[in-house]
Amino acid sequence: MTTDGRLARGARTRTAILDAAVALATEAGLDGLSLGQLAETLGVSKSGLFAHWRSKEELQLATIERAREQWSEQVIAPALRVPRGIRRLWALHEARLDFYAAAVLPGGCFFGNAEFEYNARSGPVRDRLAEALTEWIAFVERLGAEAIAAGELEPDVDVRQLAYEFEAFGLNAALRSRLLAPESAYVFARRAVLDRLRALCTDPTLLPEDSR
Amino acid sequence: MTTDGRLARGARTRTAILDAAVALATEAGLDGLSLGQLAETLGVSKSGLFAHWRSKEELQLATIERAREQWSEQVIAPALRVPRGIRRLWALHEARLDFYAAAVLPGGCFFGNAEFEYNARSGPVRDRLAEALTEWIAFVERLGAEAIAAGELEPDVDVRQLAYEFEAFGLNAALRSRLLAPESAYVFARRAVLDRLRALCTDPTLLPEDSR
DNA sequence: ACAAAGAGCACGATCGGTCGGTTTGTTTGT
DNA sequence: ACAAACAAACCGACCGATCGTGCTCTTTGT
Repeated sequence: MTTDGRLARGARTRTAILDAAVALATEAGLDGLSLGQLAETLGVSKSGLFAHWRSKEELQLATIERAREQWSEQVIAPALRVPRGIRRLWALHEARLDFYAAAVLPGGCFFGNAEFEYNARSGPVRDRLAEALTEWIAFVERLGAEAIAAGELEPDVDVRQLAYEFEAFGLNAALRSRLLAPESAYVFARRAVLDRLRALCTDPTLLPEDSR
Repeated sequence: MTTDGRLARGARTRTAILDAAVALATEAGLDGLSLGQLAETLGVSKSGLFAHWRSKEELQLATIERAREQWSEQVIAPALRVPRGIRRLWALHEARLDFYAAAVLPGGCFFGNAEFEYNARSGPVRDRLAEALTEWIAFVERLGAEAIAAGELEPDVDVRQLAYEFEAFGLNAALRSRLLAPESAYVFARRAVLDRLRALCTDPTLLPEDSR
């Protein structure tokens, strides 16, 4: 740190900029993200941002990649530390809700917000978001297939349908976290997934109690 | 109509303006709605809009009310023509998906988009959106209670939880209608609700086949 | 004649983006 | 070892476009 409190030279890296961009875009939207506000937050001039990215669109794409990294570290990684099967599926959903509940990003879900924004549009940003969503669904689907292979999920379960339903619950929790009564969105999302897993699994003792 | 193709005087009513506002806001967002674009679409000068509403915020609130009217006419009313019980619940969900699929509003769901936009904000618009969402959830909950009273739904079903889950499926279908593979979002939403109703109802013959 | 609806224009603010110049850290030549 | 050379990082000022909004004047229906 320098004496004036600003970041020292070199510490003002692309990653630091993108972390701030993710936070701002989560609240204001990926398009509503203001380069002026972002620069001001970082204590950097607006034109300085254009030294790293040639246009706002390039910065948006880089912001998406950074948000994916955060998602991998804070949602996917904790779930992968749990043995594969039903419990990993549940851990993934729990990590997701915890990620939303964390006060770091009070605006809900970066990807949910961005996907809503770009649902009816076209261009590279929309394509990247659609690609990320498809990959995410496929990942959850794979965890479901692993649970079947482990004999913890009924073999006739449609894992793609299951992944879609989990996604719906997670998205709804992120979206309505502020609009519905506080926390109730998370409680409903927990119960919905837990009920669904309990109905489809071969050994209910692998799942936690429904106490919450 | 006048000879230049514009709307005749008096036909340029508040309702006509608000219908256009709903359509534009569904695509661009309630905040991204441009008064200039709206005026141009209607063949009206921008300042003419301020004869009806004193500010953009007032117009946004009026737009929300108009969207609620459309929702009542095109989603709620068709369901209420079906006898109360399981079939009405299913009819409501089908009418909702049909409403999304209609090409009139290709931008997805007006309310879903607006709720996403205002999830992390405050003010009268946010409050009105939250109120509308609460009322909607309560309405679906009431249909569930009616189905229990009619003996068509298991009496121990948590109708509030059920309403929440249906909302999650509907929202996800609206959001991802363009991002996921075409139509697949609707197919998943249909199956999810149908499976859920089939598991909880007392007489499965009341529900349609799972052929689709 | 009168009131409402609308047109036209101008305003301040903010947006993404550009340009020229300055600072800084690293590399290279000797 | 030391300074010249270079490229990346960064700043302040500025541009054109668009935004919401207020003002004045004209048109129109009753």
